[in-house]
Parts: sequence; C-alpha cells; structure tokens
Amino acid sequence: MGTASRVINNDIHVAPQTRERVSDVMSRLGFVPNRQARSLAGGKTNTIGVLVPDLSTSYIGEIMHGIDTELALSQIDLMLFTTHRTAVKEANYVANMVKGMVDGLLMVLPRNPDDYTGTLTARNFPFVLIDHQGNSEPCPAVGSTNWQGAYNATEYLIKLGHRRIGFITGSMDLGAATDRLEGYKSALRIHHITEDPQLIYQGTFFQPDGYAGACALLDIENPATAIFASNDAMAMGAMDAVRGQGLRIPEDISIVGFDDVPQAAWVRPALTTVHQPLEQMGRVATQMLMDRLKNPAQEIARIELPTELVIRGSTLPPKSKTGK
Amino acid sequence: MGTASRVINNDIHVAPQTRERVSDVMSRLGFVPNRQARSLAGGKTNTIGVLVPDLSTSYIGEIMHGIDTELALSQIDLMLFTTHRTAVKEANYVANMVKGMVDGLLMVLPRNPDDYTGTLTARNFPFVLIDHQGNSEPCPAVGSTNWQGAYNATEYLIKLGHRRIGFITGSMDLGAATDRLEGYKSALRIHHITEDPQLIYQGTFFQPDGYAGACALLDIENPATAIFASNDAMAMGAMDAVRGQGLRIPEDISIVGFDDVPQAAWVRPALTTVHQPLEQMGRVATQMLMDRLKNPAQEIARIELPTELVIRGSTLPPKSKTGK
DNA sequence: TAAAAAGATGAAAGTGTTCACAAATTGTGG
DNA sequence: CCACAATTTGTGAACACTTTCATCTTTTTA
Repeated sequence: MGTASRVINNDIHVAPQTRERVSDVMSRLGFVPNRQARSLAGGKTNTIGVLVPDLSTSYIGEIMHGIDTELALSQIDLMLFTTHRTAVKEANYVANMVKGMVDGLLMVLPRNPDDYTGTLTARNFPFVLIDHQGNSEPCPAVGSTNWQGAYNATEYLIKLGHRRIGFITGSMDLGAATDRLEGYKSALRIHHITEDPQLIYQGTFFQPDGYAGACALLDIENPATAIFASNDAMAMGAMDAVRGQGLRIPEDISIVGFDDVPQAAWVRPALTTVHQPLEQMGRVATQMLMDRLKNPAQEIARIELPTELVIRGSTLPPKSKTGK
Repeated sequence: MGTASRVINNDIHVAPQTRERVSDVMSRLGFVPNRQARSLAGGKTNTIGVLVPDLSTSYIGEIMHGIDTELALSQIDLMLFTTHRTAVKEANYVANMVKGMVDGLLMVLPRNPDDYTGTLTARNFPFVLIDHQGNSEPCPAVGSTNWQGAYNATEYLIKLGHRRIGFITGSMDLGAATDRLEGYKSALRIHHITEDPQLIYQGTFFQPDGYAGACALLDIENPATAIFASNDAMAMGAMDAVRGQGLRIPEDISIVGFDDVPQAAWVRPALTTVHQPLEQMGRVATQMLMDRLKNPAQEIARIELPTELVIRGSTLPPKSKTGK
C-alpha cells in the first residue's frame, strides 16, 4: 500500500491520524520493512562501503570511529571490505563487487588507488579517498597536512637545540610517508642544517622498524640526539631501543612520533607527537561522500585537515646544550 | 531469464555452449547481477552482520581478521555494526535493525547479551557470541579457557618463587574478567598462598588502569614482586608505572599480561603473557554461524579454545629469592 | 453555493532477481 | 520412424517494497 510506504518514509502527504493508525498497526504486528526490497524499488541501498587495508591498528580504528559516528547520524549502514581478503589486483573488482550493494565507497589508506579510481570515475560511482595523496589524476580525498606537521616537529627539535636529528621513514610508496620526509628535510634546509643520509632510516610504519631504526641511528659516528619517527608505533619501538641501550628519554635522547594515537599519551614518558585528526578525517570523508551522493555533480575536492604538534614528555634540549 | 540465472549460479542444467554464449554476452555488456534483487528473490542476503563494541583496539582487530579470513572463503560479505552508535538498549533493536539485511549475526564481546539473545532466539535468528560466558541461558558461543590461562600464569609465577603476586582485574561485568580472577585465586589456593585483597586491583581493561594498578600494588606494606594484569594493555600500563618508580623489569618486578596482542612481542622487555587465539576465535565463530545458516536445527554448542602461556622477557624469580 | 485548489489515499506499474513449472529440444530403444 | 525419457530452455509468478498517477476528499475562495 502506498500510504504505508509514505508513513515509513515520513512523507508529508499523509494525514496525522492516518499516520498514527498505520504506525499503530505496524508496531502491533512487529512489522519491519525489508531492506532489500526497499533498495531494489528505491534504487539506493542506504549503505556505504568502507575499504580498509587491515583492522589491527588503532590508526584505522580511529578513522573507522569517525566514519561510524557520522554514519550513525544519517541512519546509513556500513559494509566492510578488507583488501587483504582477495588480492585486489583486477581493476574491476571494486566496481563490480560493490555495485548494487552500496551507494558509495570510502577507501582508507589505499595502496595503489589508481587501479580503481579510474574504473570508479568512469562508472560514475561516488567515492572518497582517506589519507592518500592523489598522485595522478585528481579525485575526492581527505588527508592531513603531513608536510607541515613534519616540518613543525622538526623545527621544534631544532629550536630545542638539536642538530643531529634522526628520521625514521614510513613506507615510501605512501604519499603520507614521502610528505613527512620532505617536511623534515625542508625544516633542516631552512635552518641550514645539512642533511645526512646516515640520519635517515627507511622503515615501513611498523613498530619493529622503530626499534631497528633507533639502533641504527645511535650506532653511527656522530649519533642522533633526537629521533623523529614517521608514526607513533615506530616511535614506541624507538623508545624501547633507546632504553635498551641504557639511555634515558628525554634526557639523553628526545623522541617524536606522528599520529597521536591514544597510546601516545599513556606511555611513559608521554610521547611528543604530531597529532593527526584521524577521527575527524573519517567524519569529513563521510560527509564528503554523502554530499556526493546527494549531488553527484559535486566538484572534486581535496581536503587537508591540519596536523598539530603535541608536546609531551619525550623531548628536551640535547645534553650537550644543557650541559653548557 | 531463467537461463541467465542458471549460468550465474552455476546450475548444472545448462548446456556448455549456452553457458559460454551467455557469459560472453554478460562480460561484453559489463553485466553485474544486482545483489538486492537476488536477496529479495532468493530469500537470503549472503551477508552476515558483526556487532562490535568498538574498533580501536587490536584485540577486536585480531578477531575481525579471523572472521574476515573465513568469510572470504565463502564469498560472503560483512556488515559492521558498532554498539556505541545508538545505545543498544531496546531488546528489539538488533533483531529489527538486522532483519532482512543479514543472514546471521556475530556478536563480539557483547556487554549484556541477554538483552538480545532472547529476542534473537525467539525469532529463530542465527547468531554466535564471541568471547562471552553465557551466564544465563545457553547460546552458541566461542570463548577461550580464561580460567585455565590465568591459573597457569599464576602457577608459573608461584613456581618462579613469587609469593606476593598482584592482580589487576578487567571489567568485572565481563565473564572473561571474572574467570581470569578466579583462575588466579585458584592457583593461589592450590599452592596454599593466602589471598590478600590488597593485592587485587580493580581495573577495566584499559591501559591507564594498568598504570594506576601497578602504582597501588607497589605502594603497600608488603608490595607485590610480580604483577599479573588481566590483559596486555594494562600490563603495558603497569610496565610504565614500574619503570616510573625506578624499578627494573624483570629483575625487580615481574609482569605478566593476557591476550598476547602483537605489541606484546615488540615491547622491551617482551611481555610474558597468556596467548588467546583471537584470530582463531573469529574463524571458529564464523564457521559455527555458517553451520547454523545451513542447518538451523544445529544443536547449541559452546566452544572453548585453549589459551597458552607464552614466556618472554618480563618475568624472573623474585629478587629475595635470587638474592639468597 | 459552486467552483477551484489543495491534500490525502488507493491502484497499479515498476525494480532485477529466483524458483517452480511448462515447453522445447535432443537422445534412445523398439 | 515413432514413442518415450532425459535434458535443456523459456515463462510467469513471486519477492516486498517505491513511485507515479488518478481518484476522492477536504478546504479555500469568489
């Protein structure tokens, strides 16, 4: 019956008393509208898909939280796809898999998004990338000011008096990782500190790299007095390594991370780090997607949210300086 | 057309050449079957729902990973619901929300599952609980041997020579938390060590509780020589606290955790902990659910997977003992 | 008071599949 | 060469809604 449908969808063209009568009956009968049928008839699923590389990091967890919060407001459901599931090699996978199941797609930390953005754009399927620098064609994305964050953190260390600042990179195939490295390099350059390849250790964003990186950075002729890791996980690895060498944090070595995961505040000494608004990124991306859903002709926007240096207990001026 | 449907579903009753012709046309036209329509007509969605309390812990991440792995094998999709989204107070919520959207439900770490298990059972909706002790009526669930794990870990500390073993509990409204506490108490009893209320600190499974708990356990007349935290997050908090007091791990204080999250192996010293097969729990639960989906009359089973003590670097005999 | 406008309601036509059944084709034995 | 069985293909009715359109009711206005 048409009226029942109108009641469910809060259509205006239904008399108050009729509405009441209908909802009475519905609740008495325990009626629940069938989603599949609604989707089929209505042409939309009221569900969006989220494509994540993984779930075991709180990094992703924070972003998901943001997505979830935003979605809850609009009564939209969430379908989760994990890329590791079936090697997402074929370009059509995403588009096919997803077609008719979800209205739009959110891709978190996509590894090589060019594979699918093309197909998706061609099929006019709404999507938003989260935390990825569109390296080729422009596409809707939200990220954060990685370059600026790394620049600020490095500058902060320089201003504390550090001259030998070690840097542990992330996976260099990710835009975020290269941006952070560039921010670090730029800060050195501006302050006339010559870049030393020995002070740059290549990591992959995982904690063990932080450990290994710190060991390497301390085991050189003129060792680092401060270590800036490209994310908090590696910073924590570095902290372990520093302590393993019998050195104190921050008195002997300063440590700075990136991301500001909840752990960073819990650890002792609390980690000085670059706050990345992960939850907000999730929220903003979701909003962007919903805008595109409402208005597909929406122009392509790339939003960068600001990062912010959070100074905690893991940084101090270098010993040589304080000793003077 | 019936034949097209048969081709899609790999029905036997279709001539090889016809099959080929049809799939040719389908790929030429870029035809992708509409999931909503299939679900509507077929009566099943080929999707299962997963209800999680949260996503920001690797604990949940590991379980999700297991679920995901298992699901990928059967081409079944995953719909994610987070309980914090809309206060899941009303008993009907789950059943209604989920009806027609998913074929079955997996509930991870349900807080007060009695609220919905009743409705779900009444509506004959297939579901499996993960990591929860059915405290009232029996329902399909998978958990792990929390009691045994805690017992073994405590006994291990006792055999090392510890007599003052501090215990930091989890949220006591969770069966897992009470079981672990009971395991601890039983081990003490068996070894004729009198239980000391001062050595039991009530936590809630979060890292800061570990920090506070360790401080409390060390700040008593006859302080603990070993601390057993009900999960790894709290154990790490405890490690920070111990170090904060200028004590060494494991020489001065031994620390034991529970869960064996990946971090436990990365931290220095590596954490001795009770391994909980989280991923496997996810897999097994998924298998159970799929069995129920195939055969709804399946008898109600509760599976307990074994925990295992993993000895790493955070435990040693107490100083008094070694000092003798 | 009648005509016009506005609003509420019901009927019917999609939506893209699956499923059961009927029809058509092919193969086999008499 | 036909009857019969076996296999393959086509048909139409669900599935449970939304949406449009026409009808009927109510309200407003001249």
